[in-house]
Amino acid sequence: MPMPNTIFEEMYGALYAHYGPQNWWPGETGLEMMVGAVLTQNTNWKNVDKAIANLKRAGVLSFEALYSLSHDELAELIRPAGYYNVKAKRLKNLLRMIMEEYDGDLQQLLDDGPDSARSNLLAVNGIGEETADSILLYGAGHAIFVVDAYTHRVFSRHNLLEEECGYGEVQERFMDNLVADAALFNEYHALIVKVAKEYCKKNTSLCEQCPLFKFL
DNA sequence: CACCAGGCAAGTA
DNA sequence: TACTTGCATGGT
Repeated sequence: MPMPNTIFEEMYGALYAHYGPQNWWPGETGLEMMVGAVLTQNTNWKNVDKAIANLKRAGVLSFEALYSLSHDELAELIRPAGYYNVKAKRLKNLLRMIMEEYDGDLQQLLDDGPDSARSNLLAVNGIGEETADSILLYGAGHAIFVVDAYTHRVFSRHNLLEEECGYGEVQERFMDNLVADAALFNEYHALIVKVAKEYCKKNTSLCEQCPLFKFL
């Protein structure tokens, strides 16, 4: 079954050829991935890594331990990730939802249907569309495309999206133009982040070194 | 020094 | 509904 030959796929091919696989969230537990998804909200991954290392070192990177920690203890451990008070609350809210809706078993959330899991995630205060979809794609392996600020910036600069497109519209554009495949969506999102950090920052004008230059 | 980072919710008018 | 602001550490 050949893939439809869209510019979205061609751009993916160019990025993959240039950067290779990004291996986002490889071989981590579902819990570690989910915690990372919350901690990385508007935050550099390096800071998140420090926070996760703190949790591991303290031996609290398990559902039970995190659930039992006080707000202040949790906030202190995740401090390097920034917004530590809000993120401590958000993690607690997420754990509580899993306790109530999935019997405290994260695997049940990951095994749940994507629509049901997504609506339960979005009902949690502190979990928005990007965080929910990250968990669904990178944690549960559902073929759901994750949209972020970089995705919007790169593809609107390429005139493949209107500037005013919202999250759902951007996501729909990608999913309408790609074969639904979790492994593809996984790499594509990571590759967009990679290329944007290098060539599509807020004030960097376009340059020929960018692997996407030829698609302009 | 300014600016940014793998967002989200609450407040304001 | 459509902006704006708070949240906060750490790197460039």
